[in-house]
Amino acid sequence: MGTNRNKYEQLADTLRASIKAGDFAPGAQLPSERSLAGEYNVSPQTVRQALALLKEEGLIEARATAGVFVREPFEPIRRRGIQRLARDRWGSGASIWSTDEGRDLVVDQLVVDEDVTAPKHIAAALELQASETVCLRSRRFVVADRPVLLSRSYLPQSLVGGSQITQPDTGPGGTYARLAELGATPVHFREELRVRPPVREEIERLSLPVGAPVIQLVRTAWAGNKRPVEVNEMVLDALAYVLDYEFDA
Amino acid sequence: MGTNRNKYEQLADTLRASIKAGDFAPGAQLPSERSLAGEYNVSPQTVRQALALLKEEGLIEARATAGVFVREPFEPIRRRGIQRLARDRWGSGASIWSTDEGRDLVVDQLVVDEDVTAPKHIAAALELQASETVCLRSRRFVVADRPVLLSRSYLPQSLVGGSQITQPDTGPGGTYARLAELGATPVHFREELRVRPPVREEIERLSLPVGAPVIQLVRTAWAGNKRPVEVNEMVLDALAYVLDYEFDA
DNA sequence: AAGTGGTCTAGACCACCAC
DNA sequence: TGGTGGTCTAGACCACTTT
Repeated sequence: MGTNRNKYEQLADTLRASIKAGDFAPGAQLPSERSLAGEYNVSPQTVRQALALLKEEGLIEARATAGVFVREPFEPIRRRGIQRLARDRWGSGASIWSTDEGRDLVVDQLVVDEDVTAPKHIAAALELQASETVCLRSRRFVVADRPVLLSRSYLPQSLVGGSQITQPDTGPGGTYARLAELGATPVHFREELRVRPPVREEIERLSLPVGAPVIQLVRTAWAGNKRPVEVNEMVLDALAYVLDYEFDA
Repeated sequence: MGTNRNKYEQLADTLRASIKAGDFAPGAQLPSERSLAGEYNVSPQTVRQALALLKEEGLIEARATAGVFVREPFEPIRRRGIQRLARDRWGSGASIWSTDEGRDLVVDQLVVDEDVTAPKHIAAALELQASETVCLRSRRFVVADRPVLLSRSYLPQSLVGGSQITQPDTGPGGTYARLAELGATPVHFREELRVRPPVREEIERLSLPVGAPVIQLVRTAWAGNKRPVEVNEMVLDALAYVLDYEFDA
């Protein structure tokens, strides 16, 4: 120890080292804030500041009224932004989600809404006529009991109405295979990423600790005639992912 | 007001609305934490929790011993991950940085080191022989007086030694144009993104507020013979950027 | 010299969890 | 029923900026 740093940073360093040394196994409970304060001769607020740093790093997790626990190690999910959308993948019946690196990505909280009015920026991106409606597929994805992704896929109702895309199970190859059958094969994509703090709903649905950022990822898909056919707004637990874009010059 | 939310969230909402309504112009100083505590009949700690939320959103900025100020509005920089690397861009002499959307991106703190030992993961990515050294180009980029990006570009010393790449100014078209002249034209790229809390050095060099996340973006460039020729580790102020990847299926 | 944010202290109450 | 994290209070000192 010994530099002129803050107490809470020093305490965070101590606890981090202690956890990484295995003094507290994954899933184990740390001493309470009160007892840490006593043990290290600092005030409870100082302990809280130290723990806040470790929460931001994803190392620990506080469950209200229960205790502070070491999180299970979580290898970030590698999401290959470009290869996953290669036509020969979903064309062959595989889900585009299956390319997320051999993890059990489970769909959760699936809701399909038909004939709904799209938010303005979605309507604009889909180049909808006035009062034209969309089909909205909302999903949550869970990996190893951890919710990691919220997805809201908007498609023009006039295009997908009556097709299997409006069913919970879109069938082999998923939405894109069905779009192809409708003569609207997606051939061009844009993914737009930004990082921001989560809103309340996202904190709850992704079980995010305080201070954890999310990645907002908006994908637009166009068919060959430059017609936009899907806008998918995704929100990712930022610490749970590594995003990967591989391409030729 | 009126719901059963926390005091500090309510106060944050109030202050956010007040700022967005123009009660405090960009650059203006907010009342001190002490006076806010008095004005809203809450304790200083509660004020600090409220202000912490607004800091995370990038709305305000606290300067120690000086005050809390409304940040200048900052339109995120749109960085086109794929188009910026199209060969006809740098081939024609333009910098790949110039595609970052008509902003004055200024290079700052440029340091070139030759014949240095690369970190292990860089050496592995560049497929270096044992004890083979690299040239390291470190830069900081500033937009509108705001530091937004740190970049460390590693290139095999054996490839670039003696070339203009080891000079501060790499000339028209930059590093990639020079690599082309050396017979190592980059033709394939991978960009790998993750979001994490900044380390101390990044907090300082990017003037990051507490709690602000960064994007770590690692680009690897390969020449036609599948030889890796550059690894560029970038660290971005996450709130300052929108990343954009546009591609065909 | 006055005022500031950052840090720190030393308590308190609450709703909830686990026993 | 005891212990917990989350919230809140009401102070304090320090190094530094600003006037």
